[in-house]
Amino acid sequence: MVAAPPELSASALPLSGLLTQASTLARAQVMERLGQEPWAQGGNLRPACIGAMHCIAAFGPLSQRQISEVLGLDPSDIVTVIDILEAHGLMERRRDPADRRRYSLLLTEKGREGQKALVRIADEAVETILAPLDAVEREAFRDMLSRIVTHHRQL
Amino acid sequence: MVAAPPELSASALPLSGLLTQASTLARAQVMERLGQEPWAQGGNLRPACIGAMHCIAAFGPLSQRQISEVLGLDPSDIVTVIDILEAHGLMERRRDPADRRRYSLLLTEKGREGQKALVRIADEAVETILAPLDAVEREAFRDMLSRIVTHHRQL
DNA sequence: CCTATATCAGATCGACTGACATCT
DNA sequence: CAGATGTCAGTCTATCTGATATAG
Repeated sequence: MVAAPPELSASALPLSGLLTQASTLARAQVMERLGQEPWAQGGNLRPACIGAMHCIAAFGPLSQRQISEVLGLDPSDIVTVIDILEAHGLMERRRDPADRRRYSLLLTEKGREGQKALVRIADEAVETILAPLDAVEREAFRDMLSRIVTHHRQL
Repeated sequence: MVAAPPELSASALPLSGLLTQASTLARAQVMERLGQEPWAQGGNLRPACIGAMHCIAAFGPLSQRQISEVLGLDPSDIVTVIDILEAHGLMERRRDPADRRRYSLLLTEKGREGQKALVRIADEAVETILAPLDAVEREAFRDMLSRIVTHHRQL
């Protein structure tokens, strides 16, 4: 016996590390479920794709710039995200007639169907990740996390 | 005016994305402060270095394998972390006489001093990140996050 | 012989930067 | 002209895999 077997005292770990691991876990949960969807097979769907789909479903047609702002991702990375969704026939790029620099992104027929599956996937992933929390805590956790992110974005 | 300017409804975003952004924010806060420390200048100190220092300070001499388990990082990545800390003269690799495969990692004189600065850096970073939460919420958030990570590690 | 520890090389992926063409 | 939008190339970092040498 060398040193006391350090019983995973994660409560003493730096917050940065805990957040990184939680984000890795969440990503893995989403990716695993995306990989099991038969209609999404062979695709390159990522968590950000679900976010983009959700944006359009919730706000109606948006530009890529607007999606990047809502999701908090770099505009250059949104290009790939929309490419993937378009390759799956879930989303469509139309030029905005009022401002022809922008796209007016909207869901296809298949996109509106697929969105239901994506919501289910996201919900299942969240349920797995937040398993050790009760219903009240889950709500509180999500709220706090949301406040943290939005707070640091107004700079 | 094209579409309703979607006022950052981060509460509607996938949890995965929120966690990723929070972890990015936390990492940036720590890195920024590490870069300002004069004694750590030119080094490659990362958040994981603080975690490793904290482990040794809290549990006494450990092996790299043990640190990887506590921090939840891959053993192969710990090599670089300890390399950096050794280059800064903060930590020392000694062979464990009882099992010469292992190292018995311990803090140097300078390491015990520097550890205080690292704790301060981590605390300041946490304070900045959790700014929108009150004291009770911060405690709760940390506790929930800790439970989430530990829960998914026992598999 | 099989396992554990530490190490290294490389693959992969996400976040970010800078340059550019197009359009307002 | 300046500024906004989308696109592309490339960098940087973190994470993970596989192979190897050494020790139990």
